[in-house]
Amino acid sequence: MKTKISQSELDVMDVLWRRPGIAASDVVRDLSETKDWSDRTIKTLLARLVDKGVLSTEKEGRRFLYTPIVSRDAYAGPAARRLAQRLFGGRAAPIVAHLAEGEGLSDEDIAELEALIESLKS
Amino acid sequence: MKTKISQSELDVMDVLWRRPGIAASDVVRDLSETKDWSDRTIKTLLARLVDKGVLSTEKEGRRFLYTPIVSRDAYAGPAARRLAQRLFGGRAAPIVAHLAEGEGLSDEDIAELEALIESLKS
DNA sequence: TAACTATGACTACAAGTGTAATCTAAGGAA
DNA sequence: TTCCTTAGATTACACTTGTAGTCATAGTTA
Repeated sequence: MKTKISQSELDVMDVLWRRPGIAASDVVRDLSETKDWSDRTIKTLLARLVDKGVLSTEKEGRRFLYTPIVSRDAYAGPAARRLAQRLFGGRAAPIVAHLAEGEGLSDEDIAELEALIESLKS
Repeated sequence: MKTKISQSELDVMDVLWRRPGIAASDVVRDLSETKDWSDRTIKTLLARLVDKGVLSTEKEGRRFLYTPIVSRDAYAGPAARRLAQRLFGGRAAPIVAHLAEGEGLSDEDIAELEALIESLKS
């Protein structure tokens, strides 16, 4: 699965990963909170994602409902690994160190990490 | 520092972060191990990186020696944060979980992480 | 029913990227 | 000195990405 999802497209995917099966207008509404994009722009991004085969559509009356075919995890895993590989030779610690800089991690996140490390040691 | 470094360019930067101050032909030799790129391609990438202001050049006789101006850490920090933000809402644990999948982390890396977590708790 | 609006389809267009080829000048070989 | 090689400079070109505009159509409203 060599599908490239661009930065902007990823913002759209993010919405649909959180709320699968919504219509274009809902995506537009959702993204208007954070992005200053025209609705056309978002329609274009949706079309490209369908084109790339990472979104499926289901017709509901006059409009389409969009649902991710590629799960967030399926995409995120390789993406995280690629980044780690390119930037730090695959090591995880430097990444966490960077994320931790300047109050970067919540107590909850730290606790979660601790539990994860514990389980990795066995 | 909003400098965008593309994927391919990052492969070139990786070489120069590991061996700063080498000539184009050395970069070509180094990259030929892993990439099937023409030397022209690599020259182009070097020129673009100089253009973007992330590489400095020093003339040595007929050729140039290339050295990163932007350090690996300076670039990697924001890049890691951006990825974490987009894919996991800024949380670090899921990233580590992904990297850990399938023997992804060395014992040394895990130990390093553990020490890091320990220091974060205080 | 005639105009209005929301949707999707198609088109646009400049900047960035991947991936080179060609041109030019300076040094080395014959 | 003349040609070959090597390194950088300039140019190329298709594809991707960011960011829309325009067109056609099916409901919606007056």
